[in-house]
Amino acid sequence: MTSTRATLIQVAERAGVSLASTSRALHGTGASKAMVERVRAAAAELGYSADAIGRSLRLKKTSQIAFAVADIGNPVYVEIMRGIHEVLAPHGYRVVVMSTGDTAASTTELTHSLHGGFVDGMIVIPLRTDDELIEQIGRAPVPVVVIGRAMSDRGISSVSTDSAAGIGAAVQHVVSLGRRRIGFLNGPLDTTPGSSRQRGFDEAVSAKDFAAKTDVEVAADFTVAAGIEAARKLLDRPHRPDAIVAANDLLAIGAVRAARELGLSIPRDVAVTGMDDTELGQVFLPRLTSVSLGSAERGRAAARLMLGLTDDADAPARQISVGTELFVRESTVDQNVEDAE
Amino acid sequence: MTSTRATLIQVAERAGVSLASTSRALHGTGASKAMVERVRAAAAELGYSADAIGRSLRLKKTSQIAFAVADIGNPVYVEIMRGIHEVLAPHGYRVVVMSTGDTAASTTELTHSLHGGFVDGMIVIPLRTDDELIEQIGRAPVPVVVIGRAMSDRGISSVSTDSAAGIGAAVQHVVSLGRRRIGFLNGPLDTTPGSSRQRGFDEAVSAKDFAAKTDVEVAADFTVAAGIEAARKLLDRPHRPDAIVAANDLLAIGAVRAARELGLSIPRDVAVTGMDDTELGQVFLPRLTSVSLGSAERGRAAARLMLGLTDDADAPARQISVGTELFVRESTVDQNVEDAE
DNA sequence: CCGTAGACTGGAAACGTTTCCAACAGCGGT
DNA sequence: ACCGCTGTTGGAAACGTTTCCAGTCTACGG
Repeated sequence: MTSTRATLIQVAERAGVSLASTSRALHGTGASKAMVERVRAAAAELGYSADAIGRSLRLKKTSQIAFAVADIGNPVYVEIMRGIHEVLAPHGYRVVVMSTGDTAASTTELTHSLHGGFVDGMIVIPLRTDDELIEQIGRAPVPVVVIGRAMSDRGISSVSTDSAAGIGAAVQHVVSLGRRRIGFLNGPLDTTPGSSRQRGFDEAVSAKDFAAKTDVEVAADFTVAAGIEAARKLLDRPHRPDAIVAANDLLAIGAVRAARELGLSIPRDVAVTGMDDTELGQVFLPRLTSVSLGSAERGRAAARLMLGLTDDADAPARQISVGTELFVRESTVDQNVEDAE
Repeated sequence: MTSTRATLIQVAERAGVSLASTSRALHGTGASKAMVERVRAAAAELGYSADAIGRSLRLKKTSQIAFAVADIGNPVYVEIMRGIHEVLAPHGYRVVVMSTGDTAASTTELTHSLHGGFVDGMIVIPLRTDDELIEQIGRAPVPVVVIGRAMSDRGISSVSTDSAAGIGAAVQHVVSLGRRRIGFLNGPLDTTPGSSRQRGFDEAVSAKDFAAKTDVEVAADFTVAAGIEAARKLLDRPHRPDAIVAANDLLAIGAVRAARELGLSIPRDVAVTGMDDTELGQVFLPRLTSVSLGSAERGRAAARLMLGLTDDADAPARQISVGTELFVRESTVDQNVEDAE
């Protein structure tokens, strides 16, 4: 095992030609037919394959892109990663997974480590952001694409989604179903998603013709457990909501659980909407009505943006916004007998 | 932006000392106090940080480990990756995500690409295996750890879990609940998990004192949709099962759905067990009784095995088996009112 | 038959780092 | 006063690749 790999020099010796010619022959440009054949044969005999490090050093190109995220376990991030990988792999890029940690400072530190030059670019989803991080991103030695919020003001490429509008769509949906007491179940307000979703809710309910009562509860984080706890409070209020709009699918599942605990029927007594349109929500019972933020598409868009930047480092920063889409399912409207049980 | 990074040579010039001393000073061994201070200052002024590629070339060490899997989106794999990352990151290793594709041949091809030398090792979960793949793994130029089935015969390090015993535990559990018509809902038999789980079921039901009737249905793949379809057939049989043991959580969810379609109550009419103990199953309604195969722990074990191999390439191959654990939840026993609705 | 364009080849440098080896200074002991 | 040892430094090689540049050879047109 662990046999030492053949080098280009060895191939050259074997073929009895110069190193330069060997490289050309394998690389494909400016070599005679005979030379190519000869070198190919020698390379095959030795089982040669080019060393990625040597090549990287010479070419100043690693063929690697970092994907940095707070917690690789989060289903949404996984979906995004899938999208990134899907676009990048065919272009010969490898994806390196990194963890940002959940503070702006640790993300800044990670960004600084890009100076190590082990990667040609980074796609990052900062959970929290501050000025220092933005500045650090601006002076990064390689292209950086931010997924999360639009970075238009700073000349940083970013992929965002209008989650505020998505919350609006969810609110409008339940209102159109005749619900008049709407509870908004959000996650921490000091996070990027938390703040923008709050804004979306506030905007939606401040519309002229908005006729429902509203209530807001903030969960400790974006998890099912926190969702259950916060939803209980929401459902305990004097004017119990007949619809809960949750800031993500996990919170929505928490809301469903809390409602069930109280013997409430979904969607009859309480309609529940989620956000992110995760597989989790799609297979849940009841299937979750959810606002898709196009996770895979955001990943793909970020990857395409990255490809543009690695091709031409001086290309202008671009901001892409991926559309949202509301998928209506059993948690807001009875579609069949399954949930009526 | 994209300013060109400072090199060690520039630091040396700035400090007015030799390249060798500069490297030593920063690296920490065999340099005088004065020298260290002087070089540190110069490095700080220039914002120097060592180039990973140059170092890799010299050290013949990339500080990268590949994690190769058929589909990065699968929740189980994600959990494993989390475990791997958790162990590897503190040791300075980066994790490179790769896709094996779902055939043995494409996995073989990926393994061959290790000759490119861009990683120090690979942790792989082959969906399907054949002799050629095993041989290729055996002659890989870097250590390989296989997660899936034990590779004892070939001197390949592996982390496995006794999923066969896990299925046995699930069967025993439902029997102990008094169920006497047990349906086994498996995935494709030509996959590694499919075959070993089938073996587990066969062994369990061939025990001397086994007193229940059994039935088997094989789903097209390990997904909810395939699970629904296969479970329908299972539930349509003359002797309808009063318990369904599924080969993973997604199939189990499919089984729950199919049962609900028929107006059956879970767990009263049909008890359902899953496998993998995913977060998905934990938050599902009803919460899924599931056999944990210790996904995160398998990842951690594989990573630790890898660390041992990168430290000493000639270390003997080891096989680790991670224990299984049955988590009993609402899908087999009524625990509270939630599911009785 | 000569000159030259064109096709091809080989030598050598370069990418950025670490480390072997030799050189040198200072110092204590004989 | 000399020897050798220790601690520190600098020169240079090496890791594996690509590519610039110069040189050689062939073939073709004049």
